[in-house]
Amino acid sequence: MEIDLKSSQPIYSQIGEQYKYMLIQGFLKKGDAIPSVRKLALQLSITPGTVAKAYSELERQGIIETVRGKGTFIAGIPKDTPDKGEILKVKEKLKKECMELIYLGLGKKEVLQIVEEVYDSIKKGEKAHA
Amino acid sequence: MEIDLKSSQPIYSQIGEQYKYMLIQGFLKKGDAIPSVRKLALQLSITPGTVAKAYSELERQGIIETVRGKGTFIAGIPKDTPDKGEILKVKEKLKKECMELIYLGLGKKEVLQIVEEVYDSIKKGEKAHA
Amino acid sequence: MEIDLKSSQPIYSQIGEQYKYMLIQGFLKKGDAIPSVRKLALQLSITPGTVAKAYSELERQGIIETVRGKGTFIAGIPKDTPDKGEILKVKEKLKKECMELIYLGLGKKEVLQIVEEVYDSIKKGEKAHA
Amino acid sequence: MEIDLKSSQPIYSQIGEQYKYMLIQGFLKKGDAIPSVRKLALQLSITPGTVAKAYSELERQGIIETVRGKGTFIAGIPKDTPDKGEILKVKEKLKKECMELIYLGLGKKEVLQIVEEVYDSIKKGEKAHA
DNA sequence: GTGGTCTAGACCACT
DNA sequence: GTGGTCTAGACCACG
Repeated sequence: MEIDLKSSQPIYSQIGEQYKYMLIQGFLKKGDAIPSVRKLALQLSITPGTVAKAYSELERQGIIETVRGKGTFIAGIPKDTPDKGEILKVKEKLKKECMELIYLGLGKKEVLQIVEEVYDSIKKGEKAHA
Repeated sequence: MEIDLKSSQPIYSQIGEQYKYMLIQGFLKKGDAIPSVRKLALQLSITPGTVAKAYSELERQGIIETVRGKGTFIAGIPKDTPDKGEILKVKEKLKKECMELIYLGLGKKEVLQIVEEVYDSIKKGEKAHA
Repeated sequence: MEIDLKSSQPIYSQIGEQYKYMLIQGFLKKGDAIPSVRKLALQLSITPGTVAKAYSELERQGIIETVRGKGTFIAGIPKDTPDKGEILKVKEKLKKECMELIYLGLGKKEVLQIVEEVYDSIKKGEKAHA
Repeated sequence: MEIDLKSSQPIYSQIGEQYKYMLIQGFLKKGDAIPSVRKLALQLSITPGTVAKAYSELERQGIIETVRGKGTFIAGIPKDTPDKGEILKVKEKLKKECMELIYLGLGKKEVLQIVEEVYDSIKKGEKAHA
């Protein structure tokens, strides 16, 4: 796992994103153990508190589960409800990114092509691990 | 202009975005005057410092120009050649939104369709004013 | 506000509960400002971090809203969806308390009477402030 | 006996609760033998230390008795006179659940009805075994 | 060993 | 002034 200390994005949020990424790519699957708070903190050279914050956030989201005294485990992708509210929020963010691209002089075709590239880059590693 | 005080996005950044939006939609064009710092601050019920920060940011990006004693004016869309570095940054952000959508259980077609919807929703108002 | 440092219940959780209590009692209502993180920390003689944790938890629950640089405000009781899942969770907890009471030798009437007492004690202060 | 490793409630406490439940339901009565520490640990796939902790806790409460060389037995429900201090503790917990329910938009009648449901669900199985 | 909580400080961006 | 994040330590309950 790699984090960017210089990024404006909080470290704990970067950690959460990395785990989500590994999940949808198939590197991790339900039941897998993830490093303990202290181990990951050591590995990333950050304080355990920051890792703990990341983990508790992921647990709140139902992505991981902690077993007291044992460790932390992947709980799986909670795809129960394709939440429309959540999709709306993402749409709002996408709107800003699209505006940015339009602003940079790109047309519809180019925008869609870029999104396709991005999508494929995410799914790229999936087949090898699913 | 409307801003959301509760949003996690800084107010000064919201202001900048609104101007960019009005620009690509054709509501504003090169040479148009925009409200003074104090006027806009009054109108939005925020402190002038915040508006000043937004304006100086926009000026730094070459989007507006201040003429001492005259006011502030739109300088136009600066870049004609799509900046590859900028596009890369946007791609990174898009990656996160896409992951979010995949995580919500959406496939490639659905993701692309959503982006198309978003794109069209931006361009919808444009023709009437361009 | 009073907290019990000796309680096994985390301080941040006690703070959250106190605010919920003040909300349903009518002592606080939508839009009211609540003390800043530092002020409350000073008042309770605890570290700001603990108050911050309590506040961020409350914000996640939609009970308060923070306005950057301004402070934190009550967002109101989110009674949009009387969530059945939530009610089920509470039922599970109630079951344990009821078992405890049965174990202490109480019958149905007595249990219901106790719950009624408790309910009334909560609602007691409400009329004066609603 | 079933325990939930992921629950935030300690395992040893879950075990104690299960025995209390079986007691008030009539599944177990004074003099009945209960599994040895090692057997129960094996059956639940947990470490014997945890079961030992649960048993010593139950013994402290006068609910079970260990006879050296013979095994462990139910000592019966110890208290015939409702302990007022204990009831007060439970009331505090009930207060929290009630607040939760009020917060979810429920009124007095609904709260009492829920408690009645819960009470009946506990007593339901009792008659068949008492 | 594990995670959860708390302290006491610091720096930062925003208003 | 505000809240958000992070560090570097500590103690605790649990298994």
